[in-house]
Amino acid sequence: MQRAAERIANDELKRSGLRATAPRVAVLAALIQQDGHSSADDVLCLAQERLPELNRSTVYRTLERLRDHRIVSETDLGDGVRRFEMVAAVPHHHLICTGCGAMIELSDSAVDALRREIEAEHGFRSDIDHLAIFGRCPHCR
Amino acid sequence: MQRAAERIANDELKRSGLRATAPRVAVLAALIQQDGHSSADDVLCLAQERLPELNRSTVYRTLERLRDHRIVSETDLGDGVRRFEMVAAVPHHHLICTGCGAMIELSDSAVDALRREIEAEHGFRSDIDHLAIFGRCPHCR
DNA sequence: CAGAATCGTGCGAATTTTCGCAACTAGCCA
DNA sequence: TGGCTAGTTGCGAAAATTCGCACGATTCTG
Repeated sequence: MQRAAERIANDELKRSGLRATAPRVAVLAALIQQDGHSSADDVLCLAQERLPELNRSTVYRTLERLRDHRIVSETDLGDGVRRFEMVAAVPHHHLICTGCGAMIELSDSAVDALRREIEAEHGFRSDIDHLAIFGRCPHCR
Repeated sequence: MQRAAERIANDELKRSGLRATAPRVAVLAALIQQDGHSSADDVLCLAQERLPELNRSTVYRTLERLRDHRIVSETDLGDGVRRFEMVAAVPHHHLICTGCGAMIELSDSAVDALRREIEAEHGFRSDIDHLAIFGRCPHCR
């Protein structure tokens, strides 16, 4: 299982023109295995099982790098801890209710309209992979 | 000048049903005076001129509270420090180029379409006061 | 008004995130 | 090969942010 994740991680790194060093493979493989919203600490713990000398700073630096290359997305779900996950083939977003904490999934199509308008108006190509929008759900209003 | 800011801060707090304690007034007044993207530390320094015993934790807690009440907005401009500012009468947003760091102002109208679509589709009322969207500007592509 | 419950604060510690530096590696070019 | 350059990492310290606690202030209730 780790083996498969590591192979995928390796391919993904090379595909993006990044050096596939051991720490990077470990970080990305951990992210793939955890397959959800992982905190930096989650990633560190799992990756250290394979690479014990892996340093916390390296995890942060790698996550930042992977984010810049759009391999992973970073989201603040409002609980004071940043979360990371693989960028999905089909991007999705979250509506988060500040009343009850409910998380509603939002498809990308609505966001895509915004993306296109920004491109048309400013020639700016936005990277909106994983938006967290706060507000109030129907129940809590 | 501080006086005016303090009075406005006071009114704003009461209007939102919050207790207008000295620390809160000081924090909000500082935010009003600085009138831009302030870091927590900026706020602390200015507010301490009026209220020297003001504690850092209190600043964070107050900013969080003010954010929840939509009096201030919190934005991560990507430089590793969170920024706070008064919610503008006319909300605005930023496009931030990950290539050259340029910040382009984005009017709210584009975002408002998204806001409306989310409300129509999910009955969810989103609080999108101040969005920071990362991507590449025309120059950097 | 007294007592109880809640709220807000300062303080210090813990946690999360960033930074600077020195060592090591990989690729490149003469 | 040998050295130059840029990239990467571990390490420890610094900075940013959150948390728990105890105390005082405010509000609530009867």
